[in-house]
Amino acid sequence: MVPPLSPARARNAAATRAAILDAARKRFAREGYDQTGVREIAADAGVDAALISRYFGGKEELFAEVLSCAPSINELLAEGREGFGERLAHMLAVEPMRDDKLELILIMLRSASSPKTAEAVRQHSGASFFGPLETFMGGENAAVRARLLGCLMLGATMNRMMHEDFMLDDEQRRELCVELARTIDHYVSGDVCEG
Amino acid sequence: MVPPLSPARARNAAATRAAILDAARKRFAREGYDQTGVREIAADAGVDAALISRYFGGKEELFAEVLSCAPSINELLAEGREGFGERLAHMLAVEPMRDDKLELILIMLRSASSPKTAEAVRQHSGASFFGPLETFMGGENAAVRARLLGCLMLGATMNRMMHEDFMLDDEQRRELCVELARTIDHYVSGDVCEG
DNA sequence: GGGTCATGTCAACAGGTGGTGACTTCCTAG
DNA sequence: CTAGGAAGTCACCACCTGTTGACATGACCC
Repeated sequence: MVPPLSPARARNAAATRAAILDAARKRFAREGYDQTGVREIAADAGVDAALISRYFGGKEELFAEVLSCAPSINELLAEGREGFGERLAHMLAVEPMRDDKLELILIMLRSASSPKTAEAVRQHSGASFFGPLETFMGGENAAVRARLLGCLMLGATMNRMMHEDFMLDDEQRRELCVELARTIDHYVSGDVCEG
Repeated sequence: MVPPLSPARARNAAATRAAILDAARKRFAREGYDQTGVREIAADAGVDAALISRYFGGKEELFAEVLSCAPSINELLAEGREGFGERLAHMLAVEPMRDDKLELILIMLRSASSPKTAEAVRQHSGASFFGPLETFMGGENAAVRARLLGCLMLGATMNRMMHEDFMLDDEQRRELCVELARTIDHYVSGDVCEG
């Protein structure tokens, strides 16, 4: 009489896999690898936990696949260099933290210390974070400047994970944003203050 | 005939507590809260795991006490402002990572995502990291500049946890160090490039 | 020397984890 | 219509973790 409980996805393996992947990505970004249980992921995806092992081989392989198809930071860089520092600084320091925009960074930060994921995070941070960043930078010493910007982004996000408001009032956070934007643009442009 | 196996600390409650605390601090800095088991801590300290619950109430309380008596970053700041940027940048970017010098930062970074420790880390990062940093900064906007420097320190350390060598060669790492030192000094002094 | 309490040891428990295999259900090809 | 296989469900296992209580042992005071 009642329709089957969740007929939204009726016996479609591809869709189920995608749903698991999607749920896992969000969970891993919000809670990190250790804090996320396969039963929670499965519940979010509306499937049975056993399917995770069946479809991906296990939690660890699922994480690796999440990293593989997680968005790189390209969309952050897509808007080009005009006002880049200000935009990025604003996102890092004053906009409410959004899981989706910082997803890759959050996944890396929250799972970097778990031995089972450390290696995957290490490799992926090179390929999907510093790599695109370096390309975006361009010019002389792009690699070095990409690391500098990377430090700032990771540090700001980490900081923000602990204190959403940086323990600052609005006015101070605006000042922080301004100076952050300056440093970012400085790194991107490759200028130096003196000489 | 054989002397008792580890007579180094013969039924001394205070010394045992201290040994546990010491072992826990190192473990938490190297592995983080989740990855550290009470049995490992106890083994390092040469005691039985049950004593952790007996002496501290539990793993969680042990972590809180570790934070309480962990070194603040004052010793990093103790050498004064002369050449501060260069010293700090060198430590962050080129010196081999030393657990002891960065202990507080590592504990915070590696345990920030564990729900049981997040609150303690949050509070302690304010009191023992940004607080001293702000005091050290001094002058106008000390709070804001302390956050900027904090971002750089946390980001660089996080980065380094993933890639000890920043994925850079020696020459590049020297350049990174130079620019890092410049930014640090810039934040500490409160100067701005233009205007 | 004997009693007493702090100190340390040990084994076991309860909770939670990821993983596995047998079973059911549904779709579809022939 | 039916056989077969894919998709999903369920119960269970083995493992690990922090914690607890009962027990042994040492030191110290009378």
